[in-house]
Amino acid sequence: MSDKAPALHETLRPSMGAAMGRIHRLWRSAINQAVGGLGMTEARWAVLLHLVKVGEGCTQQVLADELAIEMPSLTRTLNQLQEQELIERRRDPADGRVHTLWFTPAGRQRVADLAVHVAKVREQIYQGLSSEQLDAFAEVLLQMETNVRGMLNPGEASA
Amino acid sequence: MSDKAPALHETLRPSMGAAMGRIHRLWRSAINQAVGGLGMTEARWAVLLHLVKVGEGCTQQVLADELAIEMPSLTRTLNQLQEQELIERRRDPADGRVHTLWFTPAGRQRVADLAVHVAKVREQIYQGLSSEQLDAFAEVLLQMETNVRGMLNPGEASA
DNA sequence: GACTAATGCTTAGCAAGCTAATTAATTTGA
DNA sequence: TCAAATTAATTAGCTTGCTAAGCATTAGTC
Repeated sequence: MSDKAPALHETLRPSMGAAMGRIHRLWRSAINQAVGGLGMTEARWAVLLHLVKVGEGCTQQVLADELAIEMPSLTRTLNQLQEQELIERRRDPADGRVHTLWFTPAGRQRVADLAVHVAKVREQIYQGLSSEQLDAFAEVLLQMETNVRGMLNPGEASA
Repeated sequence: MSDKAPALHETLRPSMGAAMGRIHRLWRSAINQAVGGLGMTEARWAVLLHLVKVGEGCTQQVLADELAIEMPSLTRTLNQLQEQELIERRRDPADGRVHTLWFTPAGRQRVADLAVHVAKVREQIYQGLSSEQLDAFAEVLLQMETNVRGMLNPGEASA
């Protein structure tokens, strides 16, 4: 080994994609464990939290894009959330094709409860990591996402 | 906001877990596209490549742990790979419960083919990122994985 | 005004993760 | 030595990602 880092990136680099998948799976398990009592699964709380982010009244297409999942995946999860009376779909009077998405009062409350649990898990996952490290990490994530999206859609310059 | 970076990690930090999931999904799509002609899916090539990593003759339990998936998920994928005659299971004569895992000659060839495609995708995903960035990124990944595994198995100090 | 796209969403069915329960082999211990 | 506990692997069934195909509404073109 050299005197500096023993080529960590050489060791791990081949499998960073797999590592992200692994961490994502483990992270999901951790959150599912934390929010288990609330009738929630990752798909559901992810939708609720992202709906906060993009804002009520958005279309399903916009939300799906934000989540980077396909419409059919979202449709099913929305059905479940609607069944639980946490969200509702309203037809857009201006365009009969689109559904806009809204929280019910219960849904808004649920989001508040979730946020606490999710934040706790987040704190634990970030333990031992500095702001600079997380910042650099986020930057690499962004670059990777851009790269891989470019790979999949060679046509679109900057989607 | 401030004159330096507009708090990238503050913007992205809340959703890094989700970002990793997204990148993992996109990365998987890219590789699936690249190896599409080989009768492969992510689950299958991931198993093959990790079997190289841990070494032939290992048990299913060891491989599942390395992949961070559960045994039933692995069982199914191994069945498919065995059907394709890329791997074989051998009973351990010393312990009738365990199966050890081995490549067939065709399997070994397939791994070589795959490695080329996977490496190409990897190069593209790493575009525009320096060695230092990737190194730091890998370090954070390792720390996160340790943190989240610790969260799930509070008993085991250093699994 | 009507015919043809294009768009937003849904339905249907596959892939691969998970947990819970089962089977078979080994280990433990009375 | 034989019954109970443990372990490796499997089976069954759920969740949620995906693609392909379908339906309804809007937009474009003649």
